[in-house]
Amino acid sequence: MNYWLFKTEPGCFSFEDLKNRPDSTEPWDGVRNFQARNFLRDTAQVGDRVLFYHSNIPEPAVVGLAEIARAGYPDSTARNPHGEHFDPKASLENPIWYMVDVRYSEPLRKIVTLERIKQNPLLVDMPLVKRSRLSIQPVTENEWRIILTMAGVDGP
DNA sequence: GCCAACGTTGGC
DNA sequence: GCCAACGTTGGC
Repeated sequence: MNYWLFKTEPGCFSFEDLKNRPDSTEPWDGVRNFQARNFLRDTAQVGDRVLFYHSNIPEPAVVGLAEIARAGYPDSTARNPHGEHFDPKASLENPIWYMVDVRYSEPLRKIVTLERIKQNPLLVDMPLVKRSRLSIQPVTENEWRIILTMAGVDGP
């Protein structure tokens, strides 16, 4: 069981969008960073918990909870030459890029803004604070608990 | 819209 | 295998 933070631009795909999926799951595709890819391919497991984070907006924040519904599998968008995530080097034998499925879990009573995260001395080691560009980030159990407390959610 | 951070690419 | 150039991310 692992904890994660997944970043998305809400104008592209938001927590509400995930909630409104008919089965509440969505392939998390288009990740094109090797470190993030490795997390998706090698570590993410069904049942892992996910902090859903909205980036690139005036008030970036963790806005909800999700979970991994399917572990890493080849990202087929890499082989679609008409899509924006096309990678000519990807093939069936060597997919290069991977995705997972995420499932909507629950909203937060109160969103946890990046500003509040930065102000909390217990959270300064989060990649979000130090390496903000990584789009798939591991979260420790302790960080998970702290953020859920800040969000007004009971228990991990 | 600016720009710092930083990951990736490609020439050598 | 180094490193400069380049492209992208994302906070502000």
